[in-house]
Amino acid sequence: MLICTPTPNSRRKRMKRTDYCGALTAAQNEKEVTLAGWVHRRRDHGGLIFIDLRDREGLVQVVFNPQLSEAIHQRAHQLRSEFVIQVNGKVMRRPAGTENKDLPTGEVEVHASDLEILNPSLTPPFSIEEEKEPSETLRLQYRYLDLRRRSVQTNFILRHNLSKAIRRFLDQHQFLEIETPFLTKSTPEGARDFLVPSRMNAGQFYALPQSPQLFKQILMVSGFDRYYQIVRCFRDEDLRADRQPEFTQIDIEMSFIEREDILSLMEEMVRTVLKEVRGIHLESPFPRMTYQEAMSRFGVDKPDLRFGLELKDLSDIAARSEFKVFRDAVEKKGLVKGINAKGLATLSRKELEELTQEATGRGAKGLAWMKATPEGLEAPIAKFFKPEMLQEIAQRLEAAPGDLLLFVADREKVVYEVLGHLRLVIGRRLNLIDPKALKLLWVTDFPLLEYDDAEKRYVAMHHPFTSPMDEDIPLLATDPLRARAKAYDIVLNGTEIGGGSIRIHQNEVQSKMFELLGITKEEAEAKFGFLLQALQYGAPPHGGIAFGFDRLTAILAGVDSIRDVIAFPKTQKGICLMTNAPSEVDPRQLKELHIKPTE
RNA sequence: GGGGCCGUAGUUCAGCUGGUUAGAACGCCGGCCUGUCACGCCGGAAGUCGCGAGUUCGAUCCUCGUCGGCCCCGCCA
Repeated sequence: MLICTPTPNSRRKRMKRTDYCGALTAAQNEKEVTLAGWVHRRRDHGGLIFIDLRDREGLVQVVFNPQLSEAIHQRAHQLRSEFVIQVNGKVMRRPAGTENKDLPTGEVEVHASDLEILNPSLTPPFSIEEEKEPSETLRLQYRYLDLRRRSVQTNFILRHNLSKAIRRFLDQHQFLEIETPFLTKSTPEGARDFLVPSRMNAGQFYALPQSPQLFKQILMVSGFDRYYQIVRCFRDEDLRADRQPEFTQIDIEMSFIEREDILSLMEEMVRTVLKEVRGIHLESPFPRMTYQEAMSRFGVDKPDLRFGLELKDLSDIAARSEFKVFRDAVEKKGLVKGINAKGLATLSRKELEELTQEATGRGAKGLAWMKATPEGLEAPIAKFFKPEMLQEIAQRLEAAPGDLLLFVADREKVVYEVLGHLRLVIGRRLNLIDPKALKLLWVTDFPLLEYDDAEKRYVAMHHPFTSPMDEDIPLLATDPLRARAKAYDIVLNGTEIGGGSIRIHQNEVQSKMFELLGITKEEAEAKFGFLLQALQYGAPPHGGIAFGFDRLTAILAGVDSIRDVIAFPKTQKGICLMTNAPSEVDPRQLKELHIKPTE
C-alpha cells in the first residue's frame, strides 16, 4: 500500500526543471535550481536528511535542513526509495572535507528550500542500485525498473549513439533512408516466417520480413542508388543469447559498385563510428580471409582473431602412420588436424575426459591427444608413429614441453566443427582472450551453395539472390558445390556482425540459380515474380550488406546477450515477461480473421 | 525435438550423508540520531524451500513428473 499521497496538483508551483541532477558541478555554485527525479537513496539523520536524487544524467545529493525550513524537512521524512519528487533549492559547495570524490557531482549539494512529492512508489522488488544483479526473470518482469539501473541505461545510450553515428555517416555518403513494408509476402527458403492473417482476404497471410532484402534490390532497380535503413526484422526460429525473434539490422544497398567498393566503404563506416562513439582507433585495412582459409586455420567461418591456437593439418603424416583411426580418415577423403593447447599437459584424466566429451558432443568419434615432454611426444597412441613422425608433428604444432596436442580425424566438416569449438574452449580456459580487444576481419569467397542432406537438394549459403563469382559461373553446370559467391561477412571477436553480397542483376542468371535450388519456374514466378520481372526492366549491378545492430551493440557494450541491448526482449520461449505476450485472443477476433484453432 | 545448469524470506545467497524451531546479508517496518554518502545504533516483521506425486519413521536435500529461467545442439537463406 502506498503510504503517502502526492502533493495535490492545485498546490504545485509548477516550476520548470532547470537542470539535470547528474550535470551539477561547482560551476553552478549558488544557483537556484529546480530538479526532478527519483529518490535513489536516503540518509535520514533525524536532523539533517540527505537524499541522493537521480535522473537520467546521474545523482546529486540534496540536503534537507530543519533550520532552513521545518515544514519541508518534515515532508522529507516521508521520502522512500523511488519516490518521484521535485526539489527547489540552491546549489552549494559542500563543506570542506565532505566532498564525495566518487560522485561526478560530489563537489556540490543542493540545499532544498521546497519539496514536492510528485508520486510515491511501492517498494521496488529489487534495488535500483548496482551492488547485486537481480535474476533475469525479475529484471524482465519489471523491465521498467531494470531500465532505471545505470549499467542498463548506458547500454541504451551506447545504442543510441551508435545509430546516430551510423545515420550521420550514411547520410554524408549520399545514402537515402527508405522504409519498406512490415506486412509483406512470405518467401520460401531461409527462416520460418511470422505470419499475419489477412482479415480482408480469407485464408491469406502476410509475412513479417526476415529482412528487407527483396525490397532493397527493387529500390536499386528504381534508381535510388544508395539505400539504408535501421530496421526491425523477424524470424520465427528458436532463441539464443544472440538471437531474438525480432532484431534490428542496419540494411544497406548500393548500385554500380563492386565488392571492393562495399568492403572499403563499410570498413570506413565501422572505423568512423567506433572512433566517434568509443574513441577507438582501428587499424586499416581490416584483415581479409577467404572462407577456405578461415575454415582451414580456425575451423569456423567467423574466426576470433583475439588469440592464436590455430588448426594445423597433419593429414600427410597421418597417412604414413600405423594409427588406423588417422589413416582411415585420410583414406576416406577426410582430414587429420591438430591444435596445441599450450601448457595443458598437466590436465588430469578427468579433464581430458571432459574435453573428449566436448569433442564427441560435436560429432567426433573421439579425441586423440599427445603430451609434449622434454623427451618428446608421449601418449598411448604414440607407438603408432615412427620417432621422426612424432618429431614432425611436434614441429608443425610448435610443441614445447608441457603442451597438450589434440587431434581430430574425420570428415572435413566434423574436424572443423570439433576443433573450431575446442579452440574456443581452450582459448577461454587459458585466458588468451583480451576482453578489451576488438578484432575485425572480412571473410570472403563463400561457397555459393551447400548440399542439404535432409532435403536432398542444394540450398543457397547466403541467399538465392547472391551472385556467383564470374569465373565460377561455368561450374554451376558442372560442379555447383565448388562455385564461389560474391559474398562476404564481417566478423568481430568471433561473432558475425554483418554479411552481404553482390546480387544477381540479370534475369537469366537468377533463373539458373532457382533451377539449381530446385525451385520450379512456376514456384519462382509465384514467390518472386515481382523481382524477376523487375530484373528485366534495367536493373543496375548492385550489392549490399546488413549488419546485426543488436550484436554489434552487445559486443561494444561488453554484454553476453543481445537481450541487454534490447529494451523489451523475449525469453528463450519467446515470451515477454512484462506484458505476458503472446496470449490467447478473443474467439471473435479469430473468427474475423477466418482462423480456426486446430486443438 | 534433444543435452546441460538453476529455482530456498522482497532481493542476493548459505543450508553438511535425509534428522531440533530453515539461516546470513541487504531491503522493509518502528524508534533514536545535524555532515552522511553502502550513514550509524536499538528493536521488529518477513518462508507454499517453484508445483505435484513417490521412496522413507522423517524430504529443502533422494527419485519421477511438471512449470519457469538460462546456456548449448538441431533450426537460424
